[in-house]
Amino acid sequence: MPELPEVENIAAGLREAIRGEYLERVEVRRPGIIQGPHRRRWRRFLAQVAGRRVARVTRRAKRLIIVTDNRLTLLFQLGMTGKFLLGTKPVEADEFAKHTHVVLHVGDRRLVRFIDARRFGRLWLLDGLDPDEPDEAMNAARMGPLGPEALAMRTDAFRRLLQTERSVKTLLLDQTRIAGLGNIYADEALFAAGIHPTRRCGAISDEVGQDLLRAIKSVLRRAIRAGGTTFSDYRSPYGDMGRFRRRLRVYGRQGEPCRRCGATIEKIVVAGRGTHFCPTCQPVGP
DNA sequence: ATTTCATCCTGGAGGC
DNA sequence: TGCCTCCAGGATGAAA
Repeated sequence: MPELPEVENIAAGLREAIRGEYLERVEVRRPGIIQGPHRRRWRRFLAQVAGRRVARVTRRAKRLIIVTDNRLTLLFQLGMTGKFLLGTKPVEADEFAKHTHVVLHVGDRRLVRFIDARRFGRLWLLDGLDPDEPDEAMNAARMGPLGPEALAMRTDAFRRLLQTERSVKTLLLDQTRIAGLGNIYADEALFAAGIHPTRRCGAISDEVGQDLLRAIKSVLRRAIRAGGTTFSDYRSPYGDMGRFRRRLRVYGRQGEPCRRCGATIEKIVVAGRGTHFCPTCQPVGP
């Protein structure tokens, strides 16, 4: 599932590949994924995009943002299985054809394909987006409000976030409070900080809370450096798998021994999500 | 206001 | 082998 490190990696790959290039045409094969104020006028919007250069490729939370030189924006939410693939072959030539919902036709006959088997992904068409302050345009388009970027979260702000009785895992997945974590990195960060996922936020001491914030940033940075985590679907725009999977300590390891203490990793449901933890390294109590 | 829960969607896994 | 059921989960909007 594309979380912050995967989208960061996608943004870096696409930036390298298409920044400064002409977007000759944006082909939408499944208009149903289009959202935003231009939803009903998407053809007209994309006609304004055609022939412009890609000025910027960036990321906010788990959203990928492509801005043209006339300040029109394609904003992708990747959902569960959304990915981008660079190539030159015709779309129909491979097994992803039926799940290719958008194709960016770049100069030199190159293609950037947005592929999403499970179809939770969405494309927002926005105008007036300032790449340095993207939230304003997102709010204007009535997208859900986002909390601060996890990697930019300040210690005092995080301390205030923990003033609630929700379970800590629920908080970490709440994009309106802290943006970028998904199921994999929430579980990994809680393991690294030694906190049980059902722990009430308010029961976490300041000191342990700061450990948690450090763990969040550390696991995200290490995952970015490893090119993200490929559990099943994720690939970089060049088709590469993420290398962080073999570094996972708890996610997907239920029934296997903890790499720190040897206890058996357990899996429960928290906030409606599969949740993995070590019962010894992450005790329930204070 | 805050928090939980069903919903969307399809490929893959597991049961019989 | 084949058919059926269930599960994964990010974000959203309704419900509690």
